[in-house]
Amino acid sequence: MKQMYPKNGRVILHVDMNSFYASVEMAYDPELRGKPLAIAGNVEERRGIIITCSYEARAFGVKTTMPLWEAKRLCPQLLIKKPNFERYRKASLAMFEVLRTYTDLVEPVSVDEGYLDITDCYEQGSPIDIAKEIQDTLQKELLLPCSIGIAPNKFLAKMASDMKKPLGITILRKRDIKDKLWPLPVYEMHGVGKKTAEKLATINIHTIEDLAKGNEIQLKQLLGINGERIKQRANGIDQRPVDPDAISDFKSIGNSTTLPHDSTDPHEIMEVIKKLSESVGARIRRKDMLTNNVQLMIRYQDRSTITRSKKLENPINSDDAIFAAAARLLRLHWNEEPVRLLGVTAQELVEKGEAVKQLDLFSYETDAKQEPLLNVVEHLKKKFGQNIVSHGVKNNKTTSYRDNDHGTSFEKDFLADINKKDD
DNA sequence: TCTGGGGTCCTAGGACCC
DNA sequence: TCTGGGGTCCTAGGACCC
Repeated sequence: MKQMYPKNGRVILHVDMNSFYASVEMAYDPELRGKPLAIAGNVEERRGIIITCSYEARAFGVKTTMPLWEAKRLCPQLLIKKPNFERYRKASLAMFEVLRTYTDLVEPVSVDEGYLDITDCYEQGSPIDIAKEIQDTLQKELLLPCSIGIAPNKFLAKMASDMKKPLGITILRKRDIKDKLWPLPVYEMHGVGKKTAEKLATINIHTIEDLAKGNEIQLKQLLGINGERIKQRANGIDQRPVDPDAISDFKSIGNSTTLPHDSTDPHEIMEVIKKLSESVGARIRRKDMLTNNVQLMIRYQDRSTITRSKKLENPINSDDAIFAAAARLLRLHWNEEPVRLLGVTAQELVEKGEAVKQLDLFSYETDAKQEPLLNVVEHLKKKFGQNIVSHGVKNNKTTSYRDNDHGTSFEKDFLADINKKDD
């Protein structure tokens, strides 16, 4: 049954940490406090950019994604630190612990922001009291400043937390939409980026109010399903629940890196892909997962980027198998132009337990202990002949196998097939 | 001296099946 | 011999967010 909400609706908070990485560094090192500080990647190399910066740095015009050299030009006394992700992860955990003391309905969105559904927390105080207390606690106990939005849904809460930074608390009720939300340019809306704003401009939509009153059919034609969605949002409608588990079901895990210099050296490129494969492998193994699809990303000198992926016959998680898949994609698709960036991503992740459940269906007659699936091809060869070269698993019971005579795959009901041949 | 690295969701076309 | 319409899977790319 659908959850019922009180007549006056839900109360959602969006907690957004202010310049999170920089604030964490300041919390660790008092020397940094009150100074223009930037966190930047690739500090010693040519491609360093600003990842985050303190408000003191922002006063000089320093901004996220700005090249380091430009930031230094704007603010010569800028302090620069390399990111310490382990430190940020710990601070993030501590922050979410604080949030969970109010309710279990906490949905982390990223390391530094999350939603809370405090509809049922009225005994702990008014929404604004709770927001103030959260803000004070994070500031006093962790030395981390945040902004909080209070609203009847996630979209409005997110927009609200953006309205006062740093250390703001903003309430955005339905009745405030007209005055507080509608005057904003449409590109300030969460979910509307540069491209969408450009498209909207072609039908004379410039503010959130224009969008809220826009022609539905026209919007759908221009932007597909997203057109309908952003119009709803502009009108303050958003039914998405706060889902504490949303972040735990990963869809993909990947690593990428910009090379120190553009390269055409196959050995050098393969070495990088090997390193990336190893780090991706380690990450999925740590989560007890396997991948069914490996993607290789290549960015060339001119920043044009291609992605090439391959669905695998069997789920894998070893460094070697991931590397083999990524290396194959490179061999097939690299055009030998100088490479600027390489990325390896594991897609279609499954939990090991789930994968094993699928494998069990097929391992009944094999003697495999560790990776029963690898023996299924052998098993098939015995049953159907030596031409079988590979197979796949689907829906727990259907599989395809590929045979050398035809070079194509035939989908069969695998178990039915086995049983037939067994007769 | 331009522009990192981690993700999610959506779209669209072709292959293939019924 | 010419042929529809519905559906799924796979692949590639685009838009967006932090």
